Amino acid sequence: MNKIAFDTKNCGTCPIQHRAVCSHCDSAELQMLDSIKYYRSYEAGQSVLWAGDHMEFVASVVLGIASLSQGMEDGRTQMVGLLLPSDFIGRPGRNASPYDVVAVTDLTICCFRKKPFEEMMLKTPHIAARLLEMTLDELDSAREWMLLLGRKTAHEKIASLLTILATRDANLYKKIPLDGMVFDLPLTREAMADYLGLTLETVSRQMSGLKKAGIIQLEGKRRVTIPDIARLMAETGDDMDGGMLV
Amino acid sequence: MNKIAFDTKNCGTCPIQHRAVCSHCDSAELQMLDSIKYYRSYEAGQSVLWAGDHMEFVASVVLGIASLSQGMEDGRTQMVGLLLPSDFIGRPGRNASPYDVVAVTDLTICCFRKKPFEEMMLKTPHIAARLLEMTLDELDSAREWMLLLGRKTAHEKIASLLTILATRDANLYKKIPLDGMVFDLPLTREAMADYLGLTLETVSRQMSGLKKAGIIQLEGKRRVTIPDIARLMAETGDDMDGGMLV
DNA sequence: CGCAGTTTTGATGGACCTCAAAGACCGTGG
DNA sequence: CCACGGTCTTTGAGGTCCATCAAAACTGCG
Repeated sequence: MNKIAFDTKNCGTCPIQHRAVCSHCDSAELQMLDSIKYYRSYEAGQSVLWAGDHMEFVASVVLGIASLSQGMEDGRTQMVGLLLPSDFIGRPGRNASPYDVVAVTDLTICCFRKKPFEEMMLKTPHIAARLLEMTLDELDSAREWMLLLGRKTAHEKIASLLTILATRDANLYKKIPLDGMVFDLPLTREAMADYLGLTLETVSRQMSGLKKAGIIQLEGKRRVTIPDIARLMAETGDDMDGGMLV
Repeated sequence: MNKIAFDTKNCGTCPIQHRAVCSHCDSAELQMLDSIKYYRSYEAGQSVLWAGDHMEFVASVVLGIASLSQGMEDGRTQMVGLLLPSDFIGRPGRNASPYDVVAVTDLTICCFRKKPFEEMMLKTPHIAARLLEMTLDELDSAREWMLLLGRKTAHEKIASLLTILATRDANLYKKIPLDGMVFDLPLTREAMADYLGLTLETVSRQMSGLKKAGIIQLEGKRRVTIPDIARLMAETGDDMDGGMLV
């Protein structure tokens, strides 16, 4: 299902070992975590958790992407987070997920049984400290996204999303963000719309617009080429230099 | 400036002692905090911090309300948080504020010198643990707001904001949210617009609409009466029962 | 009273949503 | 190999909600 292999018996081979919630742990702590952890995999599109579900675990995303969504009764939904490798799922001290969690791509997560994890948190400040760091980063991302949702035009929203996805993809493969970047969209038009607070038709139209303007090239539905990243970034409405957390 | 008085020499008289970042601290820890803290006050409208400013402190809101805002170069701004008494300003390990912080009402904050506060955090898990709790709560609030910004109509946005403000006000004065609630809007129409991702004209029109529909009554610009809170909540688009964090 | 800041109200246009249908892509099975 | 259906995407036409521009009304204050 997932391409990248790693030895689930050995955290030293784990691809997210340096950024996950366990990244500050010493080997004794890792050993304790090891005794309460297990892996789960999901195929693209599968649901990991429904809003209101009881959670018996918290988890780290190891491979793939998951989405966090909130819905209204009438069917409107808003994605409130994209969880990438090393991101954390769940909240210590809470039993039910307030959000729907869905595997956007094929997904592997590293689960920790909740009760013992919470007990460990009290004893090992390393975990709590790292979780605080990660939560503060997520809060910054959420606020960045509030600006996008509240004030950006559809055009700027699409450009912003593409910029983020392209940059992330480049980082993932340790490439320097260069001209002629190529990557595969992990999101359907509908998922993009849910994330951006738009309809899928508007997303499609804006994508076509960017294509016609020569700012992006599309190959099939998913493959995107960005001949000039600066040109795309100029469409985001953002300051050229600063910002762009996430 | 602020009505409620408390003895700044004695944390036992502090109105936010049970909810602030210091709420889990024992008396020895409070004493340490006491040695690195000082108070500041601002009048309504004054700026506390500009985005990019160097911060020599972190702080707790004691009295009044502050706003966190993000701006784009062309002048568009989006409020990304409303800080109420007990809420925390600043981030350990970061030197510059990424947001504008403005006193919405007259405001008093309890500042801790950043360097020693960060050192204390490493030693006293009580502080870090409470800050983690508070940050997770803020993250939930931010995500709730993302749903509002991305998917709610202007009408629903206004109803949601009024519901939240009314409920908070009732809590603050330990009243049970009842029919015939009366409170003063702490926000100008422009601030409401910035928070809701609307223009001030749209805010004004929607307020007039709710008034004409008899769902709210307005006295002067700021005083709001809500004869039937359930009727207002029915306009928010939310599930009647759950949700409504914050 | 007169002035500045805030709020309300009006008129207009445009960005985006809604409804609708056709087209592209992909796996399955004949 | 191609036909077929299902899913995802594109494109079109029309309508609506909200932003924009503009001006008047209200509030508080010297």
